Amino acid sequence: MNKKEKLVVLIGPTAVGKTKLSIELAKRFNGEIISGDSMQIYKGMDIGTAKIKPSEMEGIPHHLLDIKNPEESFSVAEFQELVRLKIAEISQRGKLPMIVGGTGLYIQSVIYDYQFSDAPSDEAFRVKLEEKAKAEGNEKIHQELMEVDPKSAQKIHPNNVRRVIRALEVYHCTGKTISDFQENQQPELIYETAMIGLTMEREKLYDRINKRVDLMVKEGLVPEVEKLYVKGLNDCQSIQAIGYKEIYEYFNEHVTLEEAIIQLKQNSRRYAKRQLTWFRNKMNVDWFDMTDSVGLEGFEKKLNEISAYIEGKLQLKSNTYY
RNA sequence: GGCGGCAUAGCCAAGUGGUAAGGCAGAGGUCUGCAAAACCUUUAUCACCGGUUCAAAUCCGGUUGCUGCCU
Repeated sequence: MNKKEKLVVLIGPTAVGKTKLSIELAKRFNGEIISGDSMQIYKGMDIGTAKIKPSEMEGIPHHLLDIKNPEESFSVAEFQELVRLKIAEISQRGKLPMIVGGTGLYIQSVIYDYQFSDAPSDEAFRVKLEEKAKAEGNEKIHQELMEVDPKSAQKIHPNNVRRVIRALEVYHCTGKTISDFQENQQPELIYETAMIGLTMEREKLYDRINKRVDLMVKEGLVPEVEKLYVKGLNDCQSIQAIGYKEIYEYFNEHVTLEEAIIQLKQNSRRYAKRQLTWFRNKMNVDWFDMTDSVGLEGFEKKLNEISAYIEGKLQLKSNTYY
């Protein structure tokens, strides 16, 4: 058994207050922040993804922000590789790596023993099957999966075409089933991890989300999206991002700006809910309730509480006295 | 004041005697290379009181609330 690296993971739903807290924690523990976010990797997508501003970083190094152009695609497997390298590198420099973000699958894939199949994506294959599903029905391709990989077919709902196709794709590329690859993986953490989950009373969280969306609009979300729109970007991964796809609907003249904003708020709320579901059920999180920690005093208190938790969990000493 | 209409889940709404469609919102959940994606599950004794009937959201009477027209 090799010596595990220490790692702080800070997760929570959108708008719960991860960014602000992460800076304070990084200052106390001599940390560097790795973004655990599937959309903040894109250059030029700042306001809509609530990316931290350079002025807010207070000198704390941030990794994995702005590493892709909006027209490029990205995948969990790539994320896993990049982040694991970063963790090793940061640790070697004697600093504490901290993953901060909200993309459950991405973060999970790096901290747990996740081994992806060696089948990358095959765009042509996907398109072909998508069309087939559309023409002949979802059951049709699900049936095909049933024949080659009954185990996965049973787990995946026929209507979840995207997952059905991926399972088929793995078989198509490797001759092995996706379930084969998933065997022999232990649900164990591969780092010495302090996993901090931030929650908040639902109503209050939703209120913060709504207000933050209004703020994004005020800060120029619409022109930011417009830049991508006029570049002709379409159908790419980055435009699936909440905040972008809704404003696109406005530029495409399907809805008014007001309607787009309502939709954007709703999608954000639903996203937050899904994030919470994931963290609750997929990860071993130690939760901290931020409901009463938005004020300065409450924030300090929570910060101390979480610092103490990290000190205990990772046997570290924070360099700020409190 | 007179005459009429309507009251079904948080919202919209179908249902005219046989024991409550659907949509939206909300909630819960699934997830191993698009994951801020994709997908699944789920919510009612029908305003209230009384009557008719084997059986009423559905028929009758009354009460309350809203609404339209007239004076």
